[in-house]
Amino acid sequence: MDKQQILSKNQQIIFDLIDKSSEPLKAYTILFNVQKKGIKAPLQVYRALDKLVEMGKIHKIESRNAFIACHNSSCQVSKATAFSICEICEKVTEISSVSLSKYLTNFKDKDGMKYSKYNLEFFGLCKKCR
Amino acid sequence: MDKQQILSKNQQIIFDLIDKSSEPLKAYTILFNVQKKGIKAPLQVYRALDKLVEMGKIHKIESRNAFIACHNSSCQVSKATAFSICEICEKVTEISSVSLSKYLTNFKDKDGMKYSKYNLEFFGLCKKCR
DNA sequence: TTACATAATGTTATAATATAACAATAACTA
DNA sequence: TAGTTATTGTTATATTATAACATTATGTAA
Ligand SMILES: [Zn+2]
Ligand SMILES: [Zn+2]
Ligand SMILES: [Zn+2]
Ligand SMILES: [Zn+2]
Repeated sequence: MDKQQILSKNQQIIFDLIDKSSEPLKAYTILFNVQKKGIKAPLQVYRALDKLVEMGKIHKIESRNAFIACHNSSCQVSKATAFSICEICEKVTEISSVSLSKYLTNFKDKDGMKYSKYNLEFFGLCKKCR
Repeated sequence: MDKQQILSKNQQIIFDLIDKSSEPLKAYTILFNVQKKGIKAPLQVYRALDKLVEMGKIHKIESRNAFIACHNSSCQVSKATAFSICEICEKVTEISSVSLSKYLTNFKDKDGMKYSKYNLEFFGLCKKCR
Protein backbone atom coordinates (compact mmCIF):
# COMPACT_ATOMS: atom_id res chain seq x y z
CA MET A 1 0.00 0.00 0.00
CA ASP A 2 1.07 3.49 -0.84
CA LYS A 3 1.09 6.54 1.32
CA GLN A 4 -0.50 8.79 -1.34
CA GLN A 5 -3.38 6.46 -2.02
CA ILE A 6 -6.87 7.86 -2.40
CA LEU A 7 -8.96 7.13 0.65
CA SER A 8 -12.43 5.65 0.69
CA LYS A 9 -15.29 7.57 2.26
CA ASN A 10 -15.02 6.09 5.74
CA GLN A 11 -11.24 6.11 5.65
CA GLN A 12 -11.26 9.81 4.75
CA ILE A 13 -13.73 10.73 7.49
CA ILE A 14 -11.72 8.91 10.10
CA PHE A 15 -8.36 10.09 8.85
CA ASP A 16 -9.54 13.72 8.88
CA LEU A 17 -10.63 13.40 12.48
CA ILE A 18 -7.34 11.86 13.59
CA ASP A 19 -5.30 14.27 11.52
CA LYS A 20 -6.83 17.38 13.00
CA SER A 21 -6.65 16.04 16.56
CA SER A 22 -3.89 17.28 18.80
CA GLU A 23 -3.82 14.05 20.75
CA PRO A 24 -4.00 10.33 20.00
CA LEU A 25 -7.57 9.15 19.57
CA LYS A 26 -9.04 5.88 20.76
CA ALA A 27 -11.27 3.80 18.53
CA TYR A 28 -14.45 4.43 20.50
CA THR A 29 -13.72 8.13 20.80
CA ILE A 30 -13.46 8.14 17.03
CA LEU A 31 -16.69 6.19 16.75
CA PHE A 32 -18.50 8.70 18.95
CA ASN A 33 -17.18 11.60 16.88
CA VAL A 34 -18.11 10.22 13.46
CA GLN A 35 -21.59 8.98 14.23
CA LYS A 36 -23.08 12.15 12.82
CA LYS A 37 -21.30 11.29 9.57
CA GLY A 38 -23.08 7.94 9.37
CA ILE A 39 -20.43 5.64 10.80
CA LYS A 40 -22.35 3.76 13.43
CA ALA A 41 -20.52 0.55 14.26
CA PRO A 42 -17.14 -0.22 15.87
CA LEU A 43 -16.23 -2.47 12.98
CA GLN A 44 -16.49 0.37 10.51
CA VAL A 45 -13.99 2.30 12.60
CA TYR A 46 -11.61 -0.61 13.10
CA ARG A 47 -11.64 -1.48 9.42
CA ALA A 48 -10.74 2.04 8.42
CA LEU A 49 -8.07 2.19 11.11
CA ASP A 50 -6.52 -1.07 9.89
CA LYS A 51 -6.28 0.23 6.34
CA LEU A 52 -4.93 3.62 7.40
CA VAL A 53 -2.25 1.91 9.47
CA GLU A 54 -1.36 -0.35 6.52
CA MET A 55 -1.03 2.69 4.29
CA GLY A 56 1.13 4.46 6.86
CA LYS A 57 -1.29 7.38 7.13
CA ILE A 58 -1.70 6.79 10.84
CA HIS A 59 0.10 4.89 13.56
CA LYS A 60 -1.13 2.96 16.54
CA ILE A 61 0.40 3.88 19.87
CA GLU A 62 0.46 0.38 21.28
CA SER A 63 0.87 1.28 24.92
CA ARG A 64 -2.20 3.51 24.73
CA ASN A 65 -4.45 1.76 22.24
CA ALA A 66 -4.75 5.03 20.38
CA PHE A 67 -4.05 6.39 16.94
CA ILE A 68 -2.24 9.45 15.60
CA ALA A 69 -1.65 10.75 12.09
CA CYS A 70 1.80 10.26 10.63
CA HIS A 71 3.77 13.47 10.43
CA ASN A 72 6.99 11.91 9.33
CA SER A 73 7.26 11.43 5.60
CA SER A 74 10.36 9.27 6.07
CA CYS A 75 8.85 6.74 8.46
CA GLN A 76 8.75 4.04 5.79
CA VAL A 77 5.03 3.33 5.75
CA SER A 78 4.75 2.20 9.35
CA LYS A 79 7.70 -0.15 9.22
CA ALA A 80 9.89 1.94 11.48
CA THR A 81 8.17 4.09 14.05
CA ALA A 82 9.29 5.92 17.16
CA PHE A 83 7.31 8.06 19.56
CA SER A 84 7.78 10.06 22.70
CA ILE A 85 5.02 9.88 25.24
CA CYS A 86 4.56 12.21 28.19
CA GLU A 87 3.55 10.25 31.24
CA ILE A 88 1.68 13.18 32.73
CA CYS A 89 -0.23 14.92 29.94
CA GLU A 90 -0.12 11.96 27.54
CA LYS A 91 1.15 14.13 24.71
CA VAL A 92 2.57 11.94 21.95
CA THR A 93 5.07 13.05 19.35
CA GLU A 94 6.41 11.08 16.43
CA ILE A 95 10.19 11.13 16.48
CA SER A 96 11.87 11.60 13.14
CA SER A 97 15.55 11.15 13.75
CA VAL A 98 17.60 9.91 10.84
CA SER A 99 20.32 8.59 13.11
CA LEU A 100 17.84 6.72 15.29
CA SER A 101 16.08 5.12 12.36
CA LYS A 102 19.39 4.21 10.77
CA TYR A 103 20.62 2.68 13.99
CA LEU A 104 17.50 0.61 14.51
CA THR A 105 16.99 -0.37 10.89
CA ASN A 106 20.53 -1.73 10.82
CA PHE A 107 20.41 -3.29 14.25
CA LYS A 108 21.35 -6.96 14.32
CA ASP A 109 20.91 -9.15 17.36
CA LYS A 110 23.31 -11.79 18.64
CA ASP A 111 22.26 -14.27 15.99
CA GLY A 112 22.80 -11.70 13.28
CA MET A 113 19.08 -11.38 12.79
CA LYS A 114 17.89 -8.22 11.07
CA TYR A 115 14.35 -7.03 11.45
CA SER A 116 11.90 -5.82 8.86
CA LYS A 117 10.00 -3.57 11.21
CA TYR A 118 10.11 -1.97 14.63
CA ASN A 119 8.15 0.20 16.99
CA LEU A 120 9.75 2.24 19.73
CA GLU A 121 7.97 4.13 22.48
CA PHE A 122 9.90 6.48 24.75
CA PHE A 123 8.37 7.65 28.03
CA GLY A 124 9.20 10.72 30.04
CA LEU A 125 7.97 14.20 30.76
CA CYS A 126 7.36 16.70 28.00
CA LYS A 127 8.68 20.26 28.14
CA LYS A 128 5.50 21.62 29.62
CA CYS A 129 5.22 18.99 32.32
CA ARG A 130 8.77 19.17 33.61
CA MET B 1 10.30 -1.96 43.85
CA ASP B 2 13.13 -4.40 43.75
CA LYS B 3 13.71 -7.29 41.46
CA GLN B 4 14.58 -9.75 44.26
CA GLN B 5 11.49 -8.99 46.28
CA ILE B 6 9.56 -11.81 47.87
CA LEU B 7 6.36 -12.47 46.01
CA SER B 8 2.92 -12.83 47.51
CA LYS B 9 0.97 -16.02 47.01
CA ASN B 10 -0.90 -14.98 43.88
CA GLN B 11 2.11 -13.20 42.46
CA GLN B 12 4.21 -16.34 42.90
CA ILE B 13 1.63 -18.62 41.30
CA ILE B 14 1.30 -16.34 38.29
CA PHE B 15 5.00 -15.65 37.98
CA ASP B 16 5.79 -19.38 38.05
CA LEU B 17 3.35 -20.00 35.23
CA ILE B 18 4.76 -17.22 33.07
CA ASP B 19 8.33 -18.12 33.90
CA LYS B 20 8.01 -21.72 32.82
CA SER B 21 6.12 -20.84 29.65
CA SER B 22 7.99 -20.86 26.37
CA GLU B 23 5.73 -18.21 24.90
CA PRO B 24 4.11 -14.97 26.06
CA LEU B 25 0.92 -15.60 27.99
CA LYS B 26 -2.26 -13.58 27.84
CA ALA B 27 -4.12 -12.59 30.96
CA TYR B 28 -7.09 -14.85 30.39
CA THR B 29 -4.86 -17.77 29.43
CA ILE B 30 -3.17 -17.25 32.76
CA LEU B 31 -6.53 -17.05 34.51
CA PHE B 32 -7.63 -20.33 32.96
CA ASN B 33 -4.39 -22.02 34.03
CA VAL B 34 -4.42 -20.89 37.63
CA GLN B 35 -8.05 -21.55 38.45
CA LYS B 36 -7.14 -24.87 39.98
CA LYS B 37 -4.88 -22.94 42.35
CA GLY B 38 -7.79 -20.85 43.57
CA ILE B 39 -7.38 -17.72 41.47
CA LYS B 40 -10.81 -17.26 40.05
CA ALA B 41 -11.24 -13.67 38.88
CA PRO B 42 -9.58 -11.57 36.15
CA LEU B 43 -8.79 -8.87 38.65
CA GLN B 44 -6.67 -11.21 40.71
CA VAL B 45 -4.63 -11.93 37.63
CA TYR B 46 -4.34 -8.31 36.53
CA ARG B 47 -3.32 -7.17 39.98
CA ALA B 48 -0.53 -9.71 40.17
CA LEU B 49 0.56 -8.85 36.63
CA ASP B 50 0.72 -5.15 37.49
CA LYS B 51 2.93 -5.79 40.48
CA LEU B 52 5.18 -8.21 38.63
CA VAL B 53 5.64 -5.66 35.84
CA GLU B 54 6.44 -2.95 38.41
CA MET B 55 9.04 -5.21 39.98
CA GLY B 56 10.55 -6.02 36.62
CA LYS B 57 9.93 -9.74 37.02
CA ILE B 58 7.85 -9.82 33.86
CA HIS B 59 7.29 -7.57 30.85
CA LYS B 60 4.20 -6.81 28.85
CA ILE B 61 4.54 -7.25 25.10
CA GLU B 62 2.35 -4.31 24.17
CA SER B 63 1.66 -5.28 20.60
CA ARG B 64 0.41 -8.67 21.74
CA ASN B 65 -1.21 -7.95 25.10
CA ALA B 66 0.85 -10.74 26.55
CA PHE B 67 3.41 -11.23 29.28
CA ILE B 68 6.82 -12.90 29.46
CA ALA B 69 9.29 -13.38 32.28
CA CYS B 70 12.33 -11.16 32.30
CA HIS B 71 15.49 -13.01 31.35
CA ASN B 72 17.73 -10.00 31.23
CA SER B 73 19.20 -9.05 34.58
CA SER B 74 20.39 -5.77 33.15
CA CYS B 75 17.08 -4.51 31.86
CA GLN B 76 16.76 -1.93 34.62
CA VAL B 77 13.50 -3.07 36.19
CA SER B 78 11.33 -2.60 33.14
CA LYS B 79 12.57 0.86 32.36
CA ALA B 80 14.36 -0.13 29.20
CA THR B 81 13.04 -3.09 27.30
CA ALA B 82 13.56 -4.50 23.83
CA PHE B 83 12.07 -7.56 22.20
CA SER B 84 12.15 -9.41 18.94
CA ILE B 85 8.88 -10.85 17.74
CA CYS B 86 8.48 -13.42 14.99
CA GLU B 87 5.54 -12.50 12.82
CA ILE B 88 4.88 -16.11 11.88
CA CYS B 89 5.31 -18.24 15.00
CA GLU B 90 4.95 -15.36 17.46
CA LYS B 91 8.10 -16.35 19.31
CA VAL B 92 9.25 -13.46 21.48
CA THR B 93 12.78 -12.97 22.76
CA GLU B 94 14.05 -10.29 25.09
CA ILE B 95 17.02 -8.54 23.55
CA SER B 96 19.89 -7.79 25.88
CA SER B 97 22.31 -5.73 23.90
CA VAL B 98 24.47 -3.35 25.86
CA SER B 99 25.08 -1.14 22.86
CA LEU B 100 21.39 -0.93 22.06
CA SER B 101 20.40 -0.06 25.60
CA LYS B 102 23.21 2.48 25.83
CA TYR B 103 22.17 4.06 22.57
CA LEU B 104 18.52 4.32 23.56
CA THR B 105 19.09 5.33 27.16
CA ASN B 106 21.24 8.19 25.96
CA PHE B 107 19.05 9.14 23.04
CA LYS B 108 18.00 12.77 22.99
CA ASP B 109 15.40 14.15 20.62
CA LYS B 110 15.54 17.45 18.77
CA ASP B 111 14.59 19.41 21.88
CA GLY B 112 17.32 17.71 23.86
CA MET B 113 14.75 15.72 25.75
CA LYS B 114 15.99 12.57 27.45
CA TYR B 115 13.62 9.81 28.40
CA SER B 116 13.31 7.86 31.61
CA LYS B 117 11.94 4.76 29.98
CA TYR B 118 11.44 3.04 26.66
CA ASN B 119 9.99 -0.04 25.06
CA LEU B 120 11.14 -1.34 21.69
CA GLU B 121 9.55 -4.13 19.69
CA PHE B 122 11.28 -5.50 16.60
CA PHE B 123 9.35 -7.60 14.10
CA GLY B 124 10.66 -10.10 11.62
CA LEU B 125 11.08 -13.79 11.09
CA CYS B 126 12.89 -15.97 13.57
CA LYS B 127 15.57 -18.48 12.55
CA LYS B 128 13.13 -21.34 12.34
CA CYS B 129 10.59 -19.45 10.24
CA ARG B 130 12.96 -18.04 7.64
C1' DT C 1 -20.49 -3.25 -22.11
C1' DT C 2 -20.34 -7.24 -19.64
C1' DA C 3 -18.46 -10.42 -16.74
C1' DC C 4 -15.36 -11.13 -13.13
C1' DA C 5 -12.58 -9.96 -9.24
C1' DT C 6 -11.45 -7.09 -5.45
C1' DA C 7 -12.30 -3.55 -2.08
C1' DA C 8 -15.36 -1.25 0.83
C1' DT C 9 -19.54 -0.93 3.40
C1' DG C 10 -23.48 -2.08 6.60
C1' DT C 11 -25.27 -4.70 10.46
C1' DT C 12 -25.83 -7.70 14.43
C1' DA C 13 -23.75 -10.25 17.70
C1' DT C 14 -20.04 -11.58 20.52
C1' DA C 15 -15.17 -12.22 22.02
C1' DA C 16 -11.20 -10.53 24.40
C1' DT C 17 -9.00 -7.27 27.39
C1' DA C 18 -9.14 -4.47 31.49
C1' DT C 19 -10.91 -1.73 35.51
C1' DA C 20 -14.34 0.12 39.29
C1' DA C 21 -16.09 -0.40 43.72
C1' DC C 22 -16.40 -2.40 48.03
C1' DA C 23 -15.27 -5.70 51.78
C1' DA C 24 -12.15 -8.59 54.23
C1' DT C 25 -7.71 -10.35 55.63
C1' DA C 26 -2.68 -10.54 56.07
C1' DA C 27 1.80 -8.40 56.79
C1' DC C 28 4.57 -4.70 58.26
C1' DT C 29 5.81 -0.91 61.49
C1' DA C 30 6.09 2.17 65.30
C1' DT D 1 -1.00 -3.41 70.08
C1' DA D 2 -2.72 -0.06 67.44
C1' DG D 3 -2.22 1.92 63.07
C1' DT D 4 -0.82 1.46 58.36
C1' DT D 5 -0.10 -0.62 54.04
C1' DA D 6 -0.27 -4.53 50.91
C1' DT D 7 -2.81 -8.24 49.38
C1' DT D 8 -6.82 -10.84 48.55
C1' DG D 9 -11.73 -11.95 47.38
C1' DT D 10 -15.90 -10.92 44.85
C1' DT D 11 -19.38 -8.96 41.76
C1' DA D 12 -20.26 -6.07 38.25
C1' DT D 13 -19.04 -3.38 34.42
C1' DA D 14 -16.16 -0.79 31.10
C1' DT D 15 -13.18 -0.87 27.17
C1' DT D 16 -11.11 -2.77 23.12
C1' DA D 17 -11.57 -5.70 19.18
C1' DT D 18 -13.29 -9.36 15.94
C1' DA D 19 -16.60 -13.02 13.71
C1' DA D 20 -19.99 -13.84 10.45
C1' DC D 21 -22.84 -12.70 6.87
C1' DA D 22 -25.07 -9.71 3.39
C1' DT D 23 -24.72 -5.91 0.24
C1' DT D 24 -22.79 -2.31 -2.61
C1' DA D 25 -19.08 0.02 -5.02
C1' DT D 26 -14.89 0.03 -7.71
C1' DG D 27 -11.42 -1.65 -10.77
C1' DT D 28 -10.04 -4.67 -14.69
C1' DA D 29 -9.95 -7.20 -18.71
C1' DA D 30 -12.27 -9.73 -22.53
ZN1 LIG E 1 5.02 8.13 10.66
ZN1 LIG F 1 3.33 16.54 29.34
ZN1 LIG G 1 13.83 -7.76 31.22
ZN1 LIG H 1 9.13 -17.88 13.97
